[in-house]
Amino acid sequence: MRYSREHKQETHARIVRKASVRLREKGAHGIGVADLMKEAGLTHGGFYAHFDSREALVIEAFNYAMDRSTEHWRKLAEQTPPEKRFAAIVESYLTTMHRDDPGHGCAVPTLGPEIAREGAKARRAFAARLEEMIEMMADQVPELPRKAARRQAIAAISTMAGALVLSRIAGSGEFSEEILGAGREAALAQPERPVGKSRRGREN
Amino acid sequence: MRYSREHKQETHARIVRKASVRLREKGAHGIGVADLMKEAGLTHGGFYAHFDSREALVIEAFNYAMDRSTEHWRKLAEQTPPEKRFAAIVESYLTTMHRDDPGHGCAVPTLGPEIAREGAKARRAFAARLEEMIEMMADQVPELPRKAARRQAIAAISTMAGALVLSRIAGSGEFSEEILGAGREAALAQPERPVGKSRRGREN
DNA sequence: TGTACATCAGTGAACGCGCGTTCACTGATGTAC
DNA sequence: TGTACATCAGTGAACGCGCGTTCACTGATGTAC
Repeated sequence: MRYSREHKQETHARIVRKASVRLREKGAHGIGVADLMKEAGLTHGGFYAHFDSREALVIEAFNYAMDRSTEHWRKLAEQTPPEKRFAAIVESYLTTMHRDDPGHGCAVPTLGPEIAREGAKARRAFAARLEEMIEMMADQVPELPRKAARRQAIAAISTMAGALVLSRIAGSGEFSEEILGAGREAALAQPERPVGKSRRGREN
Repeated sequence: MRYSREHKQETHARIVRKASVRLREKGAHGIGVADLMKEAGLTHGGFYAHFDSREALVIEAFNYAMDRSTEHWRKLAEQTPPEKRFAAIVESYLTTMHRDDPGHGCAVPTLGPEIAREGAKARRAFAARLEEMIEMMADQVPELPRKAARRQAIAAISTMAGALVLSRIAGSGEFSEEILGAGREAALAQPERPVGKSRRGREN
């Protein structure tokens, strides 16, 4: 082979890494193959030596971003006292910094809906990454039974992702801050009777 | 004028209405002008008699969908006893039916991120619709001070929209149901000390 | 070790299709008289 | 009331650009001998 054994994989990884940032910034349809390759310091012609199609790159880039987020949270948890880990993740997520830098942030609030429209096969891969993210988050609630911990993790991730989308729609003013604050509060609130019955239908 | 006074407005409204459904289904970039016009029983050539650009239609369609959601919730609230209204909205939102019919559902979990990438001017219009939706939801928590009611409304909408996105990524199996259930539970849980201090930083 | 050859990641021109947009035209209906 | 004219929502062909994809070629490096 012309280049050292790992050269191609490194290039491939670089394309995915750079594309992952730009796709989170511009959306799954917001940037073309030529520009994505330029990001990686290459020309568009070589693209198909690495990917079957543009869509295949989008899928890889999304998966990469999800892995990075989960990994980032895991590291954040490691350097935080156990009882504060869940809160640390929530609070690092619902910040103006994350809101204003979608390219390096969570892929769910930037690519989630577009990803949800993919075919069944790709969606199964996404669901697996999502599952990992949820498991990671549930690990930060060790005092609850697993099922309840998962429920809290899912609720928190839903609230976090949703609030980030809303705060981005709201822009950068007071309204946007109000959304981030309400999201933090809700994601951090834990059920008072964590092992109790479901509260569906409970009166307000 | 060739047609009766309201004819053009009716056609315009029909295009927006039909486009709103298809755009929620396929995404803001997922369907072309010609197909959108065909949905309304027209050919593509007439498009620019109604809209300055494709983007202008996307914006109108999103706003229309937001109005419809808010209106739908308001009606749902009207025919529900006051103390159950908030729960009725949450429970009608986080259903498999809503998950499986994005075209007639809330625009936030289908178009939210794409909308958040629009220019400042368009985003201000979206933020206004979002504000209306939040106000409507906050109206269903009359027993709380306004600020706390808004906080709860924002948290619920964030959780609802986020959980719907996640459940769509998860597909239609058990995992997806788990997400919907966790979302319902979290959106319905209200803070135990609603008038109390913020819980930011609270330990788990 | 040095030389000839093979490989293949990457280049850049080209293709072709789809899509947003434009435009000359149509024809049904409203208006003027 | 009837007739001629004006209007303009809607038609469909055409344009042109961008973008995903293909392909013949390059040239640096690995391998064989």
